[in-house]
Amino acid sequence: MPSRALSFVAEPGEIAGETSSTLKAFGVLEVLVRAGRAVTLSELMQATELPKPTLHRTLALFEEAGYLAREPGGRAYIIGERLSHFGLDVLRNDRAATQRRTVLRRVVSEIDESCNLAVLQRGALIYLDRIEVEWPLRLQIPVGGVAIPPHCCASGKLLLAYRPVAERQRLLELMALKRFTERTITDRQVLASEFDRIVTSGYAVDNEEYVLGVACVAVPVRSPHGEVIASLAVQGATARLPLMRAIEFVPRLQAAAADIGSTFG
Amino acid sequence: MPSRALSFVAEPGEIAGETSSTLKAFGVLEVLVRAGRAVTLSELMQATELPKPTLHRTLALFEEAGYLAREPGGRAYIIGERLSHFGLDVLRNDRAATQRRTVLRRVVSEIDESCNLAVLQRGALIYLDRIEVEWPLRLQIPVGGVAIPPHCCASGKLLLAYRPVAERQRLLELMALKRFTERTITDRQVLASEFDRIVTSGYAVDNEEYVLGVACVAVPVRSPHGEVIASLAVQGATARLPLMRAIEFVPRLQAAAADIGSTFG
DNA sequence: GCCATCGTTTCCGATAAACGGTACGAAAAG
DNA sequence: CTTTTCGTACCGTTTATCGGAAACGATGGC
Repeated sequence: MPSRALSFVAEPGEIAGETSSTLKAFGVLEVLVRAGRAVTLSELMQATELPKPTLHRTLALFEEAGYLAREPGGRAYIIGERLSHFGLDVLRNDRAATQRRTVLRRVVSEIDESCNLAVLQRGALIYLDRIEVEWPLRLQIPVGGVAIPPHCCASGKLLLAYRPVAERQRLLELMALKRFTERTITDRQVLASEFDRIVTSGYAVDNEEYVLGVACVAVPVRSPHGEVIASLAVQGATARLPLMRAIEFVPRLQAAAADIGSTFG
Repeated sequence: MPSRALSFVAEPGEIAGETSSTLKAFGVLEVLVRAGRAVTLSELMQATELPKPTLHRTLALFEEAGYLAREPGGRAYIIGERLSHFGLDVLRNDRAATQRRTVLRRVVSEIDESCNLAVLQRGALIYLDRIEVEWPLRLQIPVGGVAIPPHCCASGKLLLAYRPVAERQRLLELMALKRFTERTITDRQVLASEFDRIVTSGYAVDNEEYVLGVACVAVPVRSPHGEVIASLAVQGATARLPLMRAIEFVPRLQAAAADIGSTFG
């Protein structure tokens, strides 16, 4: 076996040299999470330089607690539900989150419409933050949990559109495409070309596809490395915010998205 | 002082009752991260029920390592840069889980009942993913970790039934067939014939065998090699989802199970 | 069917880490 | 200024963690 180099190894002795068992365990999680795929025990042995029984005990502990899980039909470890939730809470509440919130507030005050910042987690659209303008007519969405099916809102379509083509295609085949209004896109062909249009134009729109009378425009938020990790969107009642007017906000949204993107990483 | 209620407390004994120091420490982080603001030592004492010196040591450890930091000009703890980075990596990593979750979401939206994906690990049933529909009456299952005894739920019985006969037999003899309701199967003979019926029919049911008023139907998820690696199940209160109605969902569950299975390999 | 690799589990003594009552200085409240 | 609350430090005790070695089972390649 050619002993393929692992891309997610830690510094030599960085984890094994740690005196505290808790920090050692956390180091294991960091390595696993950086990997970006299911990781086996022996890979983690290489990457962390920890002895086999220690590693096995640590992983079993996290698995038992729900932070980690196993790839079905295999032995490799993947991120569990509890760790996913934890990661999301971190992003919502870390110091950079307050910077993002400041930027978001600024955009809202500039354009005087509700804005939100969303990410795609496990194929679902989830809000990192949202700021509502004080209008009598507004969308009520519970803060926190799962928000809106991705195929019928600007943020969801945008975040899907910027995924690697193969993955995007696969997800498109598997998605539900439930209809909410007469304008909801329920045809996979149409949605596929919508994705192309989004990548070409650099923004996505929701023309009353989820709720009649509500329009959205979303632009990508890129990390310093250039990958699209979030979506910044403006959303409002068409009576006040017709789609054409919303699209005029795109440049300002893009400027704000650049500011927000710089807070990641 | 009116001892303002803390919104981010853990369940009583959830953290303090944990035997592993690592999991205790992780529980502290979870509480802190959920808080959404700088948190003081004494607030964490309330929220976690841990003794003061223990907490102080744990927090100092994380601060030293860069996972936590102090509020500028104060003593309260906030999320450190290293933890922020960790959170972002968790979010980035979800590629594997996305497709499964997308399919699961699709089933839930089609049949409008709660569904879950489970595997059998060391004879225990573990949920990989769950999506609950927004009904007032629903089952509360702790996130992650060991869930339900396999002998009294559809997924557990199904996954046992599809094991090689020798192993199935061995597990059957080892299991403690604890009774939960009057319908729980506690006789090994009966359970063995139940296994046969499951393999013959291709699906398993739970007719209020774990909780009165809750029924389940489960179908196998097969890898491209044909082995049963997971179980896809629908579950709901019998008032809304009588067993007969649940069984009608079997074909749709099987179609979704095929999609999920195709995501391996 | 054979062999190599990988994952899981056991044992156990030594070591070190976690524990938490107690106490003291610092800060805030009154 | 007094009093209370809070954060930090100490330290003897205890207990979990560590990890080498090795065996076993499962897996996959050939």
